[in-house]
Amino acid sequence: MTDMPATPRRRGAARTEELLQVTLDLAAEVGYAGLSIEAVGRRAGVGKHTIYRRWPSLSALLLDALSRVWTSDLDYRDTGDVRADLREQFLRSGLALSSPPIGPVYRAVIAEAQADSMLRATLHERFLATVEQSTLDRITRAQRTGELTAEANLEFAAEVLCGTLYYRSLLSTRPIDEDAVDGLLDMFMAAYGTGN
Amino acid sequence: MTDMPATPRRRGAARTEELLQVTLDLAAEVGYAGLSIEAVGRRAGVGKHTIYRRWPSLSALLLDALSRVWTSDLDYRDTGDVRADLREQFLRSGLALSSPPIGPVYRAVIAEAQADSMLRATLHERFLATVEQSTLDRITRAQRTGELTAEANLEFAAEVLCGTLYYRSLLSTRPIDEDAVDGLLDMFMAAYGTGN
DNA sequence: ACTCGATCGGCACGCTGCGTGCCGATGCTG
DNA sequence: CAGCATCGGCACGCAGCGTGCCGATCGAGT
Repeated sequence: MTDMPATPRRRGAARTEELLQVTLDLAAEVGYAGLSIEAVGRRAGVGKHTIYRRWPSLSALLLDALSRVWTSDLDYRDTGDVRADLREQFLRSGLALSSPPIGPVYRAVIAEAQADSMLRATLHERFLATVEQSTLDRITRAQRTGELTAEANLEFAAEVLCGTLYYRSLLSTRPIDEDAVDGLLDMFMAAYGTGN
Repeated sequence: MTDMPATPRRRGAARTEELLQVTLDLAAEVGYAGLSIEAVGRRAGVGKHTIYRRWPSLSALLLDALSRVWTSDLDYRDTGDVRADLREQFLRSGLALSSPPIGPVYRAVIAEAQADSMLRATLHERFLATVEQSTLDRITRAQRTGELTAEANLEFAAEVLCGTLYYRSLLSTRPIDEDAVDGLLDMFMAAYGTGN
């Protein structure tokens, strides 16, 4: 009579990994509303301590879960055509932001962040600023190659580009479709493009 | 022995008014974290039914409270200089968005909206789209007077302008200061200004 | 191989807020 | 001044939070 559990219990670092995955699965299935420490624990068959030992709060867990799936695809291609590269990346990011599991987890973090300015700073630092920086890098290269005017203040431009996408996907009810991206890029290129 | 209450009880419409004010006061004092139906009821010396009879949820109450203080100052001036008019309005809105009671209430609504797509639609319709429309009206006039190029797609432009402000004040940790507004307007005018 | 300590799952607690139901009082309307 | 909608107060069951304690389980060091 083997009442060995199918999988042996408790593993330290491996548990951490598993909990992050369970969080993402939960987010994909039930969305933000169903995300709670209790729900993650229940789903993973885990005591709440096992979660609290690793993360001080639900927000911290969500941030780590987000890192797991958001780190890739951050970098822009560089085909030499800055407009095309931005377009491709914006459409890709827009899709990711509106699909599970990234969409629900992002929404959850943003909701929590509204009540917690520390979390807001962390969110900005670990995600938003990183995305802006990656955009800034790409358009700075374009400025060097003469695709963009030398006078352009690219730091603000990167913020405007990314901010508009976040605004549309998280606060507005409109999708990030080709029209939206093209409209945004029309304005950006009209402002700072050299026509090369 | 007059145990008359200082103020006579219960008044129907006047209670509604009072509850909205209490909500704003609470938001200004304790921020989003302290906003709950119970807290508003406690503060107003009111049973929860009195609130639930008027609003189906905390979000609905918050939206109405927001209307009370956000309706004014929505319209742009029209001095004939579109850049100056936008600049003034953006700085005013930016200040309002980051101060009590509007800031905390706005944050609270946005947090709730992340878990409720219906609320997100209502938020967008009653506030975000209204602000965008008002911006669109102003820049459309500027296009007619020749301050902006005829080819500009102003609908997207209005979204980019407003979206950037919301992004900065609600998701970023940066303030909406003169530099930010000037950077945004630099890009907008570089794209669509005629130099008139 | 065996011991010992860290980690584990499970259960319980008190606290807060939600949304609803019921009560007796209060005050406006007719 | 009578009748009734509205009111404040209290209670309920439910859920999640963050913490404390228990005995089981695993794995590191000998």
